[in-house]
Amino acid sequence: MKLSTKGRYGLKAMFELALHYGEGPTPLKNIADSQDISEHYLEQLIAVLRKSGLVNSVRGAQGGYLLNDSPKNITVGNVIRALEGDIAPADCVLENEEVNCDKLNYCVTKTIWMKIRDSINDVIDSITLQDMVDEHKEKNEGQGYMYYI
Amino acid sequence: MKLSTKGRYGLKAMFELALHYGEGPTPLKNIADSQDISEHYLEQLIAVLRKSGLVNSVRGAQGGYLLNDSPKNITVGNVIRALEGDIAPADCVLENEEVNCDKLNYCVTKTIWMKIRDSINDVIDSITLQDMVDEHKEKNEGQGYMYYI
DNA sequence: TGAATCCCTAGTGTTATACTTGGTATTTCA
DNA sequence: TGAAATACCAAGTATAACACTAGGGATTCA
Repeated sequence: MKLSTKGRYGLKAMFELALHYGEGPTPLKNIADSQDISEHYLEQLIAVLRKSGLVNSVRGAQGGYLLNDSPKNITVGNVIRALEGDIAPADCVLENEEVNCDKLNYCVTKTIWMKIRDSINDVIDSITLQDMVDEHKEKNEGQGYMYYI
Repeated sequence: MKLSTKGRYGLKAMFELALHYGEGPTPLKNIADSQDISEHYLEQLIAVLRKSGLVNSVRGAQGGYLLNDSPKNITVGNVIRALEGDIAPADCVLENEEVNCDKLNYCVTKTIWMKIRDSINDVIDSITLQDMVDEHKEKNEGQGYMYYI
């Protein structure tokens, strides 16, 4: 039941972009350095985020990546689903492709997988990147430490 | 974010034992047939459940497995944790061995992983094997079909 | 023109998963 | 008493996913 690094790194990267929202493009190298992620690997993840429309890119020197929308309008669920696909603890409760695993019997484990799936989705759909930025600023204020030196 | 077959098959097996609670030992073959699981593979999973004290075994002909406690007292969480270990979407929020991934910064993704972890645990700790049995009987009643022919 | 950046494709070592294979030990029952 | 039914144990294996690395091409700015 682990999230892979795709989802975890991807969310860190999106958080980083949210911190700099409105300041022009952020180069990948900065994100990778700040969050301590391999640049080349992150490149592959952010390519997925770009193709799914969550971020835009600007090529060339002084280029980089930026959020395609306000952090208020992007949820953790948007990011994780883009990178990991639909969240479900078992294939039989994948949102689009629900399978009838058991024709004769009503399957009681399926009920449980649905409840787990829904509880996870409730969490990730209720948190926006802006929430993360707000929390970060709150916790780090008054420490004489600026995140983005 | 998938549960492995360990947790999924293991829960199915425990449900099967709960259905037959109080009726003496159920042989592995019956469980494997009912739930359509490889017998030899299930053997390995149930060995873990036995070592963790959730089931007992009776050897020899007419032997099999039985729950070590009433289905009312065994939760889905007990079963899944025995087979998969503590549930957490990222290692940094594993219950026993929480790691400080980021010394300088307050890590906002960690907050999210904790919320996901807690929501999953809430679900699996709130459902007992008896709940599953009750739901199964409710849904299958009046269908002229008995599960345990 | 050259440095900084994004973009793309392919390869690779490691690990976990989901089994299979092939036995041994114990108990019941005919 | 012997055969069948069961639990118990240890090892091997094919596949796939993960988490990268490597190497280069395209674009833009100064």
